[in-house]
Amino acid sequence: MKDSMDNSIIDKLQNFYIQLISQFGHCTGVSPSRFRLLHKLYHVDEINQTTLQKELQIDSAAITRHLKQLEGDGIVTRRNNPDDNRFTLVRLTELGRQEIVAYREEKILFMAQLLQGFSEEEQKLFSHMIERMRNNITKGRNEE
Amino acid sequence: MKDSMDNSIIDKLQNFYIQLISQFGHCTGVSPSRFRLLHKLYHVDEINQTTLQKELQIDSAAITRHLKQLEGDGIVTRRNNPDDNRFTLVRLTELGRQEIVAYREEKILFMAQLLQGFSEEEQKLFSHMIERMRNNITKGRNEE
DNA sequence: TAATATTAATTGATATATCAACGATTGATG
DNA sequence: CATCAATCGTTGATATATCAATTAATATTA
Repeated sequence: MKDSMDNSIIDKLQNFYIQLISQFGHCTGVSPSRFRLLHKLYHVDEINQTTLQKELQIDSAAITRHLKQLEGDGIVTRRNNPDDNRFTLVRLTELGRQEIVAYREEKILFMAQLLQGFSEEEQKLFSHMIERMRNNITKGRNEE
Repeated sequence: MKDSMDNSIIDKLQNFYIQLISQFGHCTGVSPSRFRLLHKLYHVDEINQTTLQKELQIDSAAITRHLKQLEGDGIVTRRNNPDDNRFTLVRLTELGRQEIVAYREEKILFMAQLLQGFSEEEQKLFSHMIERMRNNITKGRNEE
């Protein structure tokens, strides 16, 4: 039982990611899930919850609860799709967009720190590697 | 407000990691935290909880609860350090080691899939990049 | 030695995530 | 048209994570 695969890439990734999330979360004061949710909303005009769920891989119950809370805080609005009342369409309010701009500034600072010493090519290479791995493990499933 | 940094490395990393954890978790049937905990225990003979907490960056309350449960399942044993009764020394049982061997086999399979098409050099490069990023964000803090 | 401070582990309160079950709406089929 | 199936969102039960407060043991210091 030799340690040929210990401190493997998965282990390193996990340790790294935990660190990253912990630091980044403290920067922005927002949990990773919520950050991803807001980030997604920032990039679409209006979107229904199931699409959010699928793209973010967050449980639909969690989606509902996040959005309820965000709606209460005035960050998003929700309305039914008039063409199909099953769908709930979500969009950021102006306030919501403003908040996110602040987060994004934090994020830029954080990324600058994270990527210190990385050339453009290295960054591209890294992104590409992540992409390849993601393809490897999502292979054989329907793409989003 | 241009999208110069959208779909940034952080976003990609998050999306990728969520995927990875989801798939990997389904493979082994163990949560990421618990997996990391067991993995650590596998590599040390005996360790106290605070050290675990610091190295894994898991809350000490979570450590306690995990270990209680694992103890109940016969995966670990706990005893007080005779030299200092504040410390609780944890170690895997034989059963625990056997279980982990099974997880490790799942992990090997999963990693093979994850790293399909990656040469040795690419894997090393990727690890190194992660390491560099980790250093970038842990800079100025006491190392573990 | 007695009083105080520090450290490890635990517990309680709370927040957030997941799974399963449910209700409401729409689509499909006889 | 009526029934059945499928889809979206919500809720409840439960598991797990975090923070703050607590307890027990040890170290420090007057």
